[in-house]
Amino acid sequence: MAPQGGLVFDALADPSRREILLALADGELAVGDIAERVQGVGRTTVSSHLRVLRMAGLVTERREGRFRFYSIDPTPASQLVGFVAQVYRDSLDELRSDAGVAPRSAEGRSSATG
Amino acid sequence: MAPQGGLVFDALADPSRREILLALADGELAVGDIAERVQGVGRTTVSSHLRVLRMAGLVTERREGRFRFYSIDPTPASQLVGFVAQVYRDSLDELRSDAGVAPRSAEGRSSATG
DNA sequence: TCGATATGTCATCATCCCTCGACAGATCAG
DNA sequence: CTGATCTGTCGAGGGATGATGACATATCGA
Repeated sequence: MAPQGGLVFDALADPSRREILLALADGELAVGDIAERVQGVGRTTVSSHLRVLRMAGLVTERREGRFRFYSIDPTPASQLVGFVAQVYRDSLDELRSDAGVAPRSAEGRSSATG
Repeated sequence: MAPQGGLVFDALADPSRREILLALADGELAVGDIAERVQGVGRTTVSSHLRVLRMAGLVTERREGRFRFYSIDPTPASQLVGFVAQVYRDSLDELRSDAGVAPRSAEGRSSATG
């Protein structure tokens, strides 16, 4: 089993990590700022979560002095969208009305998890 | 509103459950047929996974005699798409080219984690 | 140089969960 | 009714994982 495949889904399984991703959606943040926004966990826990997100390719790191700024990496998004498209390809009409997206052409792309 | 936020992401974290969802994308299946397609786990494990998927609202159940046919429920898909849209709203161009979808309008509000 | 700041890593502990066998309930065939 | 089939649930066991404090590394300021 390809170890790379499930890393993204494993990373998204934790609510703190999803909270980190939503915080980074507003732009890059230093680790300290992230730890302040994520409630209920300490700084080292946030650091561990950032490691998981980095392993999954969901975030990228930029070093500047003592700080490390994290930001969203759009690369694995296609894996998520691809999986949703594969599972829900027969229900795209309802997806459109709920999420505000429309199919570009009649045929659908595949290749998501392997 | 969605009663539980993280159930969908937790359900997607397990590779066997993702395999089940992909099998159901072809149409409804009985539990026995699902257990035959999912490699590496026994029947009771598949039954447990189906319970998790049912709790998360990802699948629906239809009873017919001794059989129970499971099929994809498109309802929680909007939660997945909504989360992806929130996290990657600044990278939608790359998403379009990778997944074959296009935004319908400029704005799109949704709640992902609750 | 020395201290403060910012962050990662490690060991530990508690908890969660995946997996399985055994059993139970329901339904069909004879 | 009797047996076979289909599926869910329960309890146990083993491995994975999240949270934390102590420590290490690197950088900035005086």
